[in-house]
Amino acid sequence: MRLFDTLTRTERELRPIDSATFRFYCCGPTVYGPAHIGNFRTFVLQDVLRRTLETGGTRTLHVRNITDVDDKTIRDAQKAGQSLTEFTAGWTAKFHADCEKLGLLEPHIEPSAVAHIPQQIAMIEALIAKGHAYPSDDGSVYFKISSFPGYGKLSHLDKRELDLGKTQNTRANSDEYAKDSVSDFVLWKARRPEDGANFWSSPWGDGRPGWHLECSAMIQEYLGDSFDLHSGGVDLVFPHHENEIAQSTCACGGRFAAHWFHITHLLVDGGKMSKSLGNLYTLSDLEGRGFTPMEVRYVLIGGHYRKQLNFTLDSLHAAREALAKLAKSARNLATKTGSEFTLDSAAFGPFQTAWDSLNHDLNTPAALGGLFTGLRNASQLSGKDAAAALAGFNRLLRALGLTLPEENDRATEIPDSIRALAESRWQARLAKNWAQSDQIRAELATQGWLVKDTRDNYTLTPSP
RNA sequence: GGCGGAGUAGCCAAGUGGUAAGGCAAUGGUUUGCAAAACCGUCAUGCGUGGGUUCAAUUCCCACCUCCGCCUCCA
Repeated sequence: MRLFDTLTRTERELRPIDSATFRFYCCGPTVYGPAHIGNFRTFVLQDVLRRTLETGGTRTLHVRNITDVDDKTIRDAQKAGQSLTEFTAGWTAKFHADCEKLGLLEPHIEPSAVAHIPQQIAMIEALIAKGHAYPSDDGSVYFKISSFPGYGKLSHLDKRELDLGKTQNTRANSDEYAKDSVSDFVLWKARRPEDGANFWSSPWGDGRPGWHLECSAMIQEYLGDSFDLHSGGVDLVFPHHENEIAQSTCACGGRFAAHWFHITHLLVDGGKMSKSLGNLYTLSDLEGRGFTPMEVRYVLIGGHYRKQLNFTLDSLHAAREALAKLAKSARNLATKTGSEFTLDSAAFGPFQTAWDSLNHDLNTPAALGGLFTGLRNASQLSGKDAAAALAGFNRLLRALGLTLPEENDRATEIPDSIRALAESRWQARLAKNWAQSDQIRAELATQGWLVKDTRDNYTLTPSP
């Protein structure tokens, strides 16, 4: 498949460099609270990338870390009166539960930063030995940007700009005095009183690793010096990924990531999500409003990953209808396959266009469109052709990670009072007492239930 | 200020140098006691504004307007 690469700013073919396995790394969540749907846009798109590769027959090795030590985790663990381990374990579990609901494949390896402190210390030692890093008087260690000419290549910031941009910001931060240059970033942070019990010993004294270094060390551990792809949200391009490149290439000497895949941020109601605006949604928030995780996933893949996607609650309603329509069309197609289930795994039939879209810079919205047009075209088919089309449809669904709602998915317990009301309405209707029948239907509607008549029965569903 | 992205129907959103996918909503018909559901239709002479190149531009070029993101630990 072809995918845009942030570093070269071109679309390039994705191929495993070393072996038959496509090895890639995704920057995972910092576990200090529930992930929001913006976070999940990134993880869902990474999941679709992996699924598309696998559907195309490529084996993958997917590494995604858990950031379980940084300023925020330490601060909030203490606020919660928990140990760091206890605190981050809780949010990690929540993250995993959300991932499963959203249909995300588990990474093959999910390393945590805290579990790789020795590797991080070793990498700092290597950097110091090679003259790329220096300890400061307070026991912190910094990366020396001037020792790495390639710095700024990924984010296309030149060095002069980097320095200028910083000068204003650093004055306010008294911790910065120990740096040689304002651009230098921290590899090891010396222990501070507010860190409490959260510190590790190192050759430079007690402290903890810098955030950027965590990823570099875990990548080195599981993917080595050179691997196929590195991914994260756009906000990580600078400084996080820029710093990773600097650390890793200087310490390890490899080429690091062959390809950079960045997912653009999700907007909510046309702007940035923020708690103060009240538009920061977690998966649980949306479930609380009656939406399913699959509906959320559908919305998240409804825009191209390189464009900002505007998330609204209305889009979730649209997703619900769209998924129901897909499910119904698929069921109709299934009834036409007859007994000939010759599942041709190589062909996509009417869904070839959708598959091509996915392989052309992961165009998920075009692929979703292709799902509908494909189904429309497939509705003319029967027997073997229908079976082949259905197989193609299902492969595409797998690549997108979508599961369609079952017919009775939304059926919920109907309270006795509602059931009794509906029954009395049915009786009124049989007696052709339309006025009373309509009145009861309105009453049911105000109580949140929708009644639908069929030839000789009726159904009750919760109103959307 | 620097870097980057975007402006396509009521909303969301693809796409292309040759005349605009798809979804939601809306709406017409069939059906229904009336609805709902279902099925069959309709729904941008137009792609921010003004120029230019071209046989032809929404798609390329220039200018302008507007919006959004990033600029040290936020996916």
